[in-house]
Amino acid sequence: MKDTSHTSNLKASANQPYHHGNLRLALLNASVDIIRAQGVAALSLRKLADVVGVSRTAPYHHFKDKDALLAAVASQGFEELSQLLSDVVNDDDSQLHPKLEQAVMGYLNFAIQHPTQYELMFGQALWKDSQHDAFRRTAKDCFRQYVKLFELFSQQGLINKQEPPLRLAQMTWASLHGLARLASDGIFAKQDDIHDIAQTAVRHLELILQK
Amino acid sequence: MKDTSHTSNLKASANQPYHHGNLRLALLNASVDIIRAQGVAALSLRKLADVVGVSRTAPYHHFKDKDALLAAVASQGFEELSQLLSDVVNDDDSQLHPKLEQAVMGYLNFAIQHPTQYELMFGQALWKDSQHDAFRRTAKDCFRQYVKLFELFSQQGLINKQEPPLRLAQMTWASLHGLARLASDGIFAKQDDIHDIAQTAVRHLELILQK
DNA sequence: GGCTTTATTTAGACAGTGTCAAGATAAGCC
DNA sequence: GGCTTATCTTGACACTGTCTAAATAAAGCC
Repeated sequence: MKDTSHTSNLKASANQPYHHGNLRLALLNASVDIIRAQGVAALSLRKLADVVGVSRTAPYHHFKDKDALLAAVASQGFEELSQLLSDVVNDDDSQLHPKLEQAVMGYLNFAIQHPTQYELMFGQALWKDSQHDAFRRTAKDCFRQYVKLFELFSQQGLINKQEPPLRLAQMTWASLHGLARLASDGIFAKQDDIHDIAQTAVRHLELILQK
Repeated sequence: MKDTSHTSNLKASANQPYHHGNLRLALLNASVDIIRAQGVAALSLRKLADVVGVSRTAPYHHFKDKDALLAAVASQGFEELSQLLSDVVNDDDSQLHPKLEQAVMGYLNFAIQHPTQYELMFGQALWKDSQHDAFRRTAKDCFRQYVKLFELFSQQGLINKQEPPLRLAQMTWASLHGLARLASDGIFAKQDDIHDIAQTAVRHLELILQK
């Protein structure tokens, strides 16, 4: 029985064929694993190559440099988050207000469960210079899902017409992001507090909407 | 005329005495300069030692390791932010609502002017493990200044009594922090947008308070 | 089949990093 | 003076990202 599990801390067996088959994907998966388990600082290309069972410089034929690999890992995170949000938005069975709470809590959970990847996704390393186009697109797509939620609110007349849905989405996303970071970076440590603060925020937000 | 400016990119002159005099402070100042100008990744202890005009390992007699130096740089940032906030809180000439806006905008400006230091101050590198006691204390003192603002609001009866001032401070600080990060990390790029989003947030917050 | 072209993967090398151990130097105190 | 302590230095080690040039396998074409 072959082990095809995504998470595997075993070094790849020694006598692999010269061509790996799908090295790019293997590198990416292993990187996600390492970063989630030990943080970005713990990821070295050499150890990564060793884990995948390939030589030091092999990764450079699939990723321009370390930054490009990190961008790919961050993209993977945004895709997962996108999926999560669009699932909520497109769930026909749920009302609008529950949707908001679902989205917020789902987002928070992702940040708390994968703090190191979340830090990578939003860190200056990838955002300061205007490289990594593909990465930026995935990130933007993710935010787009979140905006959709507020467009739904707007269509139902739940938002003051003078307040553009985009602005409101930006503002609330900033709040959500701030809480997510404080929680996932270990600054707000107590899980109960975090949940409570999130509830307070959602409650106040709904208060604004109903006005 | 002696050059005593804090910011100096010149290498210290060669024939210094064996004992530096105040190496710890010199290292700290130079580190702040480098981090603010080029980011945390650009700070290497060896280059730093070179800039200050001292041997590679000299810094280790003043800072346990690189992390300890980074913690000191982050602490310096929190002290600056604390000063800024307490100036606003203790300004007897200003009314409460202007105080809030002053604090928010001052906080935001700090984050935008010193994005790399801000990232260091709130990053996982210093917060994940429970080391760096002194650093954590300074950070806590800073947040304490912010809470004071909401205690003032509470004393004036501007806050719903069921809402503890601390909770409200935590929630709004999370929002502020989120916006500060999105702005300083280069995710919200347009300066005008940022200002506008901040205004929207403050406006909604005051709306909550007046209720 | 054999040949060429292309995609992958490799070893070798280099400059740069954090930090440990042992020794050198200066200052403070008696 | 001499002793103790704080401060700084040189040497060394393992580790990093990444460049260059070479080796290997696969794919396309005859």
